[in-house]
Amino acid sequence: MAENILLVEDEEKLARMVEMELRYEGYEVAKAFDGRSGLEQALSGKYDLVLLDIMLPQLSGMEVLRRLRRESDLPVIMLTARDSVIDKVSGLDSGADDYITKPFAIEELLARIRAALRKRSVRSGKILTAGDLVMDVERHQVTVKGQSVELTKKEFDLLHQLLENKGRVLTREALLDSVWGFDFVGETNSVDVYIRFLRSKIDEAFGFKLIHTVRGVGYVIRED
Amino acid sequence: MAENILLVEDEEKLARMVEMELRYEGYEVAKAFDGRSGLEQALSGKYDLVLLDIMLPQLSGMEVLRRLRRESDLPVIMLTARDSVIDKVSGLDSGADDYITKPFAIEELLARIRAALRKRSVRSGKILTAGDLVMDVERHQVTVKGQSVELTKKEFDLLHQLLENKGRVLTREALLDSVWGFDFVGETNSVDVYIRFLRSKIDEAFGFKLIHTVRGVGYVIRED
DNA sequence: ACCCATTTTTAAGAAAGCATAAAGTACCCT
DNA sequence: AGGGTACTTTATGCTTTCTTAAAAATGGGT
Repeated sequence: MAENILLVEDEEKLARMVEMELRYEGYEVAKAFDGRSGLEQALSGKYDLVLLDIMLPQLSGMEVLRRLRRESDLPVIMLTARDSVIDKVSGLDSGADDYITKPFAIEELLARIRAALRKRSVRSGKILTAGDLVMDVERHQVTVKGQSVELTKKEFDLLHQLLENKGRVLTREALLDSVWGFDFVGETNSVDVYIRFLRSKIDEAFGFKLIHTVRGVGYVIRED
Repeated sequence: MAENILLVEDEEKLARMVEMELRYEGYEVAKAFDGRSGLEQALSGKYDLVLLDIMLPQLSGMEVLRRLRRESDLPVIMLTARDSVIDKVSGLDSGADDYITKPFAIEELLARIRAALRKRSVRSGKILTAGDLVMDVERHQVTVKGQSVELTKKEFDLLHQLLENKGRVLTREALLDSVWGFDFVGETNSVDVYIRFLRSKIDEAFGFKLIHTVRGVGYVIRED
């Protein structure tokens, strides 16, 4: 589930360069070369973040931002020319999440993208539940019947994944992908072992059964 | 409670003119005619905003800004000569809130002053607490059980960030972004070290535990 | 009921993450 | 210039977490 980035930039050479770097980092990238189509695509709901040049044909970046902000709070990072300082100020005022002046080091751009995406993911601080179990994602806290349960990072991530897919059976492979990362090599029974850890801290400790094994398929959380 | 504005400007004629206009608008105004005394007054804590000329005897405006920013987040609007674009850029980069080029219309200056003061009043005027700890953001002061705790700027900013997100776990990267800035390069454990400083000044000195480590994730302030 | 594939459990070594002290650097003040 | 303060980096030991592997248990098909 790579993040989708929309790049709105009319200088094709720069756009191609940035696109390449972003893809290399594992992002999905779409491009628009003018303000009008950029706005249109940004509103499509397909993207997680927009990189928006200020100087654009058809509709200026500022204008795109202003219109976008009427309907969406999609994260936007403005790309501004070196000496157009005024843009910086008014851009942030009209709702950009960040700005970066051209020419920029790609590393800095990447850092800002990460920060903007992180900010968004915090925004949607959600609570997941299953029976008596409550997970507060941003607080990184899990309670059962009001009582706090201490989980390590892997345990937490695994439980998180299962809760996000409550009722759906997840294969070991799918869990490895999402919790351990796709670049995991070789045979391992880590998932099984961590399921065991979770069961002993949750199911056994509180005397019910949330985590079910589906033989030959995988694991699932069911609240019954 | 009129806002106090410090005007640092060596052209006396201009200074007198601006002072008159500001007073007419209901602001309290103090003046300084060189960088050194300007910096000194700015640091006194009496002012809500500084108008800072770039060209100053003794200590340039840029230098004043730089030193001021080491200890304070007081809003600063730079006054720059017509075409000194370089100054504009590096001024904002080094932490000015806005700039205006001379000669300027007084109405524009007033608008920017209002904007800067508004921005500040949104960001602060706030008291943050966690257990027995109280942070007065504006006064840049922290007390525990009524007893004042001396913190350096970085320590303060880090604690501030943690308090603003009390209960939410913040990653090292997020803290680096918000406290140290994006342009931080390379590997560093500065966050860890500053957490240690805070712990020794707060948790250890007063015998409780506010700052918690969430292994594999980051740090969080929890008051329980 | 028995067997085999699958899953669970256990345990121990490896690795990662963290805390801390101390050295190093930059910068200002006098 | 020298001392002081704030900040950053480096190094080290320790603790927790993760991984692996192998033994024990379980379940379902025949």
